[in-house]
Amino acid sequence: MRYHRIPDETVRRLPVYLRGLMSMSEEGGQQVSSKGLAEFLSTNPWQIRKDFSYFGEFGKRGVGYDVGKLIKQIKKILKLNVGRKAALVGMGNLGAAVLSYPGFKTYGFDVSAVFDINPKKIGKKVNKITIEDVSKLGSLKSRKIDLGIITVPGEAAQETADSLVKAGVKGILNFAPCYVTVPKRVKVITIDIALDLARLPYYM
Amino acid sequence: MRYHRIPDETVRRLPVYLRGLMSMSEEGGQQVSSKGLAEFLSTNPWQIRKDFSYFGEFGKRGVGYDVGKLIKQIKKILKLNVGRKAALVGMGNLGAAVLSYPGFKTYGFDVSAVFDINPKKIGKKVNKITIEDVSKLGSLKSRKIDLGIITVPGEAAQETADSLVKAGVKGILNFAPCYVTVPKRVKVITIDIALDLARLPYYM
DNA sequence: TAGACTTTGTGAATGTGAACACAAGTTATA
DNA sequence: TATAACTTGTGTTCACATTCACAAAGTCTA
Repeated sequence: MRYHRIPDETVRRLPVYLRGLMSMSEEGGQQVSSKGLAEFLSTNPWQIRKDFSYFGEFGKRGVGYDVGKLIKQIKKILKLNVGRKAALVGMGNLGAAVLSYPGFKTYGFDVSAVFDINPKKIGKKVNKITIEDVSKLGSLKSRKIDLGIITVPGEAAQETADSLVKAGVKGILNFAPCYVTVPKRVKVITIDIALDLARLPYYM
Repeated sequence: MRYHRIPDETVRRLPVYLRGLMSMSEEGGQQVSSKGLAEFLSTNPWQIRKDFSYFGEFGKRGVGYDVGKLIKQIKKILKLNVGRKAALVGMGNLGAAVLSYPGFKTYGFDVSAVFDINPKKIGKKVNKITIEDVSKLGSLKSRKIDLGIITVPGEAAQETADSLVKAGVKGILNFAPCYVTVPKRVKVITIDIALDLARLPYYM
């Protein structure tokens, strides 16, 4: 590996490649060329080769890439090869939808705790997980949960983020439509439908 | 306006500015400088000024921008100033969450029809809207609905997209975790949590 | 083995967007 | 009115990302 810095754009594309490769693998594909993968993902071969080249030499000239090996490599790069526990905060409509999302398991995440502030919900079970009082967030550290998922209303998002940070999480997936500020050591990814939505008419 | 091409990145940022400005407006702000807005959104002033400059001169030197006027301008650029009707297909957990999302109204979208394939759900009401059979999608054109929202499982996404295109929609918001291919005249925006999710551990 | 054919990996060229610096316009103050 | 203090709009510079083109390496066939 002779490169020092990995372009952000490359990191952003790796999950796309990973998804495509996993889909190919399910369909029985074992070998793939950059051209084949590019067609599958409607992108271009040189982009794929360049991206992979930042991490080492994964392919075999004249042959292509081994699908299974490539999946493993990308998972390793993205640090998806170790399981992680996640806690979801806010068990409303959105929380329910996120909880039933199969993608978490796919990437090695295990949503193993659910919190809410509403006393009527606390104690009930969803997907075999008992809803806990949001005031008990402090217990996360001892339970080795290092990822937080925020599905509370926008007004409560910052407060929730603060509690999660205090409880020692290293990453936050924020579904509330607002910015949250956290210490630099914590990575936040905000998923805001509105931002994509608002762009749609421009292109329509 | 002396520019010919608007950078994609600028278009992507406009909704961010819009959200920030609307939030400021709610809090009573009437005037804002590029510096003020930049701090509020944790970005930088020159980026904001450059972005705005692609569309004309919105500000007043020495003073700043009029918040209300700017909101109107951005809405106009993004074509959010006209109401649009949308149809949601797939009334599961995800569909329910999306339907209860307040952002649609904020941007002038009115989800006025809901479809599902499950006979048990058809005829029932959600948010005062009667769930219709997915085979009735053809009626969209006569009902002046030109936006489709896909919240069906991945396997059914392409099929649903095809039906929506046939029914004459001009834009599709796709929440299914897969690519859908449509004619060039139709704009699809896919929102895939997994892609963001998979990137999180890399930065954690 | 020789030669045609594939496919990777990567330096170089090209393109695009971000950052900067400053002229030009506006306001405030004395 | 003169001057200092701000703030916008934009030409220029710089950094980063994409695309291209091709050498190097592997495969296949006769």
